[in-house]
Amino acid sequence: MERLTISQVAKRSGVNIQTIRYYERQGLLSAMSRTAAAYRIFSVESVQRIRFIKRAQELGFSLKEIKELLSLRMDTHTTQADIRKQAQTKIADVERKILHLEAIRASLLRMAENCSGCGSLEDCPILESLDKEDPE
Amino acid sequence: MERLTISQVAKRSGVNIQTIRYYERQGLLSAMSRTAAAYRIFSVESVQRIRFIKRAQELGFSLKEIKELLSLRMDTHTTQADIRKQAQTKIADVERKILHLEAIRASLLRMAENCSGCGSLEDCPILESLDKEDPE
DNA sequence: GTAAACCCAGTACGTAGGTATAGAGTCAAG
DNA sequence: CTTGACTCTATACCTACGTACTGGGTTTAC
Repeated sequence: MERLTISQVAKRSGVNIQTIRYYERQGLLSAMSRTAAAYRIFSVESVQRIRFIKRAQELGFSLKEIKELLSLRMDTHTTQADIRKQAQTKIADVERKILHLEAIRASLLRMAENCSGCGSLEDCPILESLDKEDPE
Repeated sequence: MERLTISQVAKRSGVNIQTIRYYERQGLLSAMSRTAAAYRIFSVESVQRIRFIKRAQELGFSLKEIKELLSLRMDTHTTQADIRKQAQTKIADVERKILHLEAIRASLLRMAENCSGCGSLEDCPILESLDKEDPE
């Protein structure tokens, strides 16, 4: 079994040493053991685990959610359906954010369309919209 | 000219007193003057200004951008075209975020589709995807 | 045997947008 | 004249995700 120091894990996984210690504090990762001088010893699985964390982050999962995902993975009672449920929750989450941004985009477009680019600032339809009670 | 205390402004604009002071520190707002005891005195325009800030925030502008917008508004050299440009920059910004979220959504959907909900966790296509080099 | 390179824990700093608290001063009513 | 409501500044705290620094101990290479 290959034993890695923290800097070896950092290099292999492409993250900062401090980040590894941070993940450990957050309960996302743990060292296999410690040397007499309290140096962390990691297994190669830790590298894989950090990559998992990074990829889940790219898909919009927070560290808290990733921790949940990782403990689901470790739990022998977890089924594929449980994992899929997490993914579907995240999909719904992302879709809500998209809808929100699309509403914002529509408001901004409406405002920009009304603006000729000419005329005084007192008549600027964009600033007027922002002054109004309801910008929607 | 109506003179308002900070708590009156807070009540009328619906924000916290601390928030008003925070906006002042950030240069988004300023009191008309101060009493001998250094109490802030605001004009009713401040209430309108806070509402402007809040509505611009709802449209995705950061406080920094709103500050920029407010100083554009005060600048006699600013044209409607300048304001429209800010709006268009924000539209592009929002559209970039939407595209990003849509890519995430597509990845998650692809992963969830491959998951029957049955089978052991070792074969879970979602976890496998997250283990793989490239989740896209 | 010593200097470089590594490791540790704890803490501070950074963003963004606030909220809360402490300790002090002020103002109005009874 | 005192009580309660208000204000002030300064500082700390919060989330989320790290990054950097301090001051110390350890290991490795020459």
